[in-house]
Amino acid sequence: MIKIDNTYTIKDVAERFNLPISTIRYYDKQGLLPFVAKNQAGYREFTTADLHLIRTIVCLRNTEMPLRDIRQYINYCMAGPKSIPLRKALLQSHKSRVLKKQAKIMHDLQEIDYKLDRYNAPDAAAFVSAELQFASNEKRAHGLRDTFS
Amino acid sequence: MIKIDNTYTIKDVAERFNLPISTIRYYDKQGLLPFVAKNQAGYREFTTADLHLIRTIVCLRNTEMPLRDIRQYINYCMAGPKSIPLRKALLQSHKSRVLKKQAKIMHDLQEIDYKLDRYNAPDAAAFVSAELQFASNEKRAHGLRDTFS
DNA sequence: TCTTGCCCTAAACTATGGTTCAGGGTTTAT
DNA sequence: ATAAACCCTGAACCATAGTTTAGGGCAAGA
Repeated sequence: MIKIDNTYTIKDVAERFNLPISTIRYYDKQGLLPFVAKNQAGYREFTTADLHLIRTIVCLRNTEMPLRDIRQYINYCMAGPKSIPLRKALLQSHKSRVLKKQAKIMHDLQEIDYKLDRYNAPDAAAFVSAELQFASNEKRAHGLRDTFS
Repeated sequence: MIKIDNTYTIKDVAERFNLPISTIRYYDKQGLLPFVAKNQAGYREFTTADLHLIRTIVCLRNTEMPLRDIRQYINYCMAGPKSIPLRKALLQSHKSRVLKKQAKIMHDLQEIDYKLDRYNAPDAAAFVSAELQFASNEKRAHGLRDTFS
């Protein structure tokens, strides 16, 4: 008899998704894996459908969705097709948040790039020294301890 | 006598950068603000140069640099022009990490988009139902409790 | 002067997302 | 049949990044 598809141990899953076993247990405890069944020995036994759901969880996690929201999403998935509008809303708002954050990060990264450019300029040392000197003077001009120098 | 430039209270700084005062105090305690001087009363008194540095800190923080690394960077800034190579290295490697992470997030976001597309398809409900049915069958095929349904 | 608003510190508390450990059963290969 | 390799739970522990609270001093306007 040929086994078309198997079940997977927690170790298999950990390796497949490159997650620590402890994280999988933790996710289960947090209610992210309500679909995982246990065998007679009390061992978690993962099916291929489980793997698909875990892939989704990992994907959401990689995009920094909070575990609370992932749990919510999974609960929607368990609830059948009537939850499709809720799933869409959840994923959409997540996507928007992610894109907004990406944009903000790109913006702040530009400022960092600007600093890098300055450090790469031939007169970088002089510029940096002048800044430091200015900061120093400013402190003394205000009767403050000169924390620069 | 005309005051060309002023100093700023912690509240001023908090408002300018839209940070809670408690966070500024926390950053100071974590060694991110070694440049901030205190007046006779023990109050922090911020200069314009301080504000520039804080802007940089906020920028690094917005791009998720760990406080530990920001402290390092600020310490380099206090150390004068000889630390320019170190500053460059730190900012460069930070930038690379950020870009790499951005790329990964965009990739995972595509998977989420794929899910959204499916939910938006006319046959979404049927598809979702079929998936659930499959998952159900799979559980029973392996003699596991049917966690779906 | 005295009240209101602002400032300070230290220490405790919170949230999030895990990891590690102790103690104990199961399965597999030899 | 026994050791090595796995699996389990619960509870403690950890890191990161703050926030809150308690207790007290300083400053500015009425």
